[in-house]
Amino acid sequence: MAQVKPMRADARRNYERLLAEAAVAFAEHGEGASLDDIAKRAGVGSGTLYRHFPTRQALLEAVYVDAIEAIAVRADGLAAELPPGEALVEWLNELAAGMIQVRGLKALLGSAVADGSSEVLARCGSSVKAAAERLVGAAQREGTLRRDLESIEVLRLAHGVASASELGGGDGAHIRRYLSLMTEGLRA
Amino acid sequence: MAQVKPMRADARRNYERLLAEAAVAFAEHGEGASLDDIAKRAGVGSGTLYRHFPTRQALLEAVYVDAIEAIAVRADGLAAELPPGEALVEWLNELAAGMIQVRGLKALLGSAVADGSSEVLARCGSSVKAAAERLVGAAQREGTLRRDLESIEVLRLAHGVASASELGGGDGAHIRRYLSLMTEGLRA
DNA sequence: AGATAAGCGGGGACTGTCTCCGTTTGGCTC
DNA sequence: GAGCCAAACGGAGACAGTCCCCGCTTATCT
Repeated sequence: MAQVKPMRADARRNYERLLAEAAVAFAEHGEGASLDDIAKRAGVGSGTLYRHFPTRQALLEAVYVDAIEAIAVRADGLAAELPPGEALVEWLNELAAGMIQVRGLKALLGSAVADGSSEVLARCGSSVKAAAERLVGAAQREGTLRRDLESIEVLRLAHGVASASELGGGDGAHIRRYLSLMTEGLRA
Repeated sequence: MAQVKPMRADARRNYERLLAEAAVAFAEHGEGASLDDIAKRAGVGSGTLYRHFPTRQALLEAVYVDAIEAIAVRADGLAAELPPGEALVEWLNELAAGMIQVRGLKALLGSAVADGSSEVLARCGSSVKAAAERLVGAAQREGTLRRDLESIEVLRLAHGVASASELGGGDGAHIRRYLSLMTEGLRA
């Protein structure tokens, strides 16, 4: 999984600077932030940016991979301290909240969960899917979740809940409400 | 509601041409279609386009106002031929399907239902809200819908269902599924 | 027909994307 | 260390889109 060939020192340095500046820029101006501007702020030419990250999507992915992995890991933490049904709901709540708070994450997670996506995204999308699978399976075994639900459906619905919540005020104030409306339909 | 001052004949002609070409262009290239290109196709200068429609949003609204009004009207048709609960579900289904099929409509309806929106949009957003209000009220009186639901919440959830459905295949194949998962939670 | 203001249109400034290619530099080998 | 060379850099510039400005045209009224 490591680089086949180790990066040259300057390349690595630029890569890291770009990533750092991109994180700032995306947080500040949303996912539409100017790429040339990110390059400038990182003190490199735009050619360098486009060599490391051929598309905006690629850069977005690189910036948020960590956040996505963290979400997947969080699932196990919740599974350990709560009964399965509650753990699932709580996880979905945090998932949706993350999608709203961190601009760009929603679109990214969307494409990670959708069909055709990039290699790196597919992989960390898999972590999320696997996490969802575990929580869903546990809740179903416990008997608090409909048996006919696929974990991918639950993820898509979480995305939907985030979309719905976004419509009423930018903050995620309504997430729990919409999620509870949702789950009362999900419960077996 | 008519123009305070009747438009000059040429202005009206250009306005209509722009609207027609815009509808084609948005259907063809999505809501990001080039505005200058729309102007060119309509045989007018870009200045003319920007005078009639100061922003992309304004043009989008003008193009889809009719479609939105049609959705609102459809609610009464369904209410007349189906029991309240079914009418609501069917309407939400058509609403979500429309949002997915007609590119741009989802974002537009989203902002219509969200907080601050333009005057024209607010008005036809009101038609939709009023329609939702009637269907929701009827279903609640019938006893097939939770009493604590606000109609605006139902609309937002429909938006969420559309978002969720979009994630699995571009067509609206999954709408009914997600809607049924949703409604089984909504039913009293 | 002539007056007049509403409306037209497209040139051009500006912003952002992305590529190309001459120049620089890190990391070898001797 | 000196020298080599491929990897990596950088920024100029082509291109595409947005949007404004202002001199010109034309519908409408009298």
